[in-house]
Amino acid sequence: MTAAAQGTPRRAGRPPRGVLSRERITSAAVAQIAAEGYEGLTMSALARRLRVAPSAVYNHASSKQEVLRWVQDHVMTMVDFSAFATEPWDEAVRRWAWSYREVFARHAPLVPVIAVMPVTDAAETLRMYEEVARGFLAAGWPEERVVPAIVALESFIYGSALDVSAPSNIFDSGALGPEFPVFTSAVRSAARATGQGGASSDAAASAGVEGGSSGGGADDSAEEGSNAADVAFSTGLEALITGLKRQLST
Amino acid sequence: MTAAAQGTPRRAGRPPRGVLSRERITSAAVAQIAAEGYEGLTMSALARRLRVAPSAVYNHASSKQEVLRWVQDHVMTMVDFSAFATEPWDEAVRRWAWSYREVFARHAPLVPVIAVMPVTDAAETLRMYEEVARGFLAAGWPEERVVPAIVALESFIYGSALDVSAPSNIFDSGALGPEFPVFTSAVRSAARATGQGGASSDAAASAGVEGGSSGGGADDSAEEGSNAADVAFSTGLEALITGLKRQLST
DNA sequence: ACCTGAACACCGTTCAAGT
DNA sequence: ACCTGAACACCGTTCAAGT
Repeated sequence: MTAAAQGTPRRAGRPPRGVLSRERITSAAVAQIAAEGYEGLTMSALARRLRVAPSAVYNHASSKQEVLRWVQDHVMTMVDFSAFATEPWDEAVRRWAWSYREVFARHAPLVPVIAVMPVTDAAETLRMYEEVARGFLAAGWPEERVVPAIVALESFIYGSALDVSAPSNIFDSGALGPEFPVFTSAVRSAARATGQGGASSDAAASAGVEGGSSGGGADDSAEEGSNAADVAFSTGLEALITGLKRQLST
Repeated sequence: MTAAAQGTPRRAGRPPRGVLSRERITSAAVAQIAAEGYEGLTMSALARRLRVAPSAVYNHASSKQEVLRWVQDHVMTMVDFSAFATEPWDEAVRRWAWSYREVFARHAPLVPVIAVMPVTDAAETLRMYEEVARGFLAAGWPEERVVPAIVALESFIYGSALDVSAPSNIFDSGALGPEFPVFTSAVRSAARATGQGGASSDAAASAGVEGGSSGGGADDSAEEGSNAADVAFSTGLEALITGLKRQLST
């Protein structure tokens, strides 16, 4: 109902010029997700946005799963891997990983899709891998260890992207708390350190974390302090960078 | 249709003894998943297995999502965390992580469920966290850093569990290969090192990995050699263990 | 080749009626 | 309180008919 009021609906039969394509379907899907989220991405809603009958989409995509694969490859273009061309290996990995997690935290439903998606025909995804692999080799990585290291980092990133959407009270043990005193106390202690729900709410700066999203290349909007997911991500990412670097030298 | 042929179907109205409960629903769901996988777990199939109308389940669970949360907590009992009571920290983490990944690789559809699931009322999950947290503290971890470290490890484990179900040709760049020569060559090199699709298929032992699933406490059935997912998991896990240990001493 | 429109075979969930 | 049976409001997908 925006511009270009739809006029008369199209009759059946082959249109003079094809109205659908992988590109148009993908961008309509991305727009639909931006507007109504992943639960709003139905084949009907997608077709409506394309001003087409739902069945028309199936002339181009074999299934909704395929549409999701196209979306996934498109979303990959939003991951910033430019640091591999300019920064030393550890800083490049750091910026890439923060950006990668940021993007897929906003597209968490794609994470299970990625895991099963072959990279064939995913040009944007391959473009990223090519540059990342180049960065690893330039840093002195033996060729046969590059892919396992990238996959390990990605696994951590995907798991962390899911973790971002966790509710902040995820570790609230509720009535069972007294049965598990050690863990309950550790949760409280961590929350205090990140400035969540402690006695004073201004203790954020004292968290024992080295950087938070400081290195991130993402244009993140104002977040007052580091949250639990950021602290965990930083902890794991710095450990991975340290540990991988040490594997290199042995 | 096994034992206890169903006899006459139950009439409407409150039965003399309640036929459903969280426990019975959970174990029926687990049985249904074992029999027909997660795509076979529908509310209808679950009700059929319980010899009950689908709507009856809603007297006990508020949604299918809640049933999945119950399943998730039950599945947690299959994760072996016993090493924290007997082994040094790094070996305990290693065994726990391999077991954890093994279990959730077979329950990959639960991974996105976990991420959003509050631990409240998840007694088995809390039981595990209690013991793991105890192990970290005993190894000298400052209390406020225990939870972030556990979450970081779990994120890696969940991402890796998803990776296990990836098809082995996931990195086959197909027709686009020549456009991305560095990555394509790295993929081939890694495959050769793990004995997949290389010139000779018996080079598995030469992979530069320290242990594979050797430390795993899981009763894994015979797998001839290490596969790509195992190599990546080992790479990341050993890096995390090394890196976390180093964070401790600084 | 590629669209429309109608239909199919499911889903999860709700709710009145029954005991 | 807790079951049955019927209905509801969706899904993704298929397919004949049209040009």
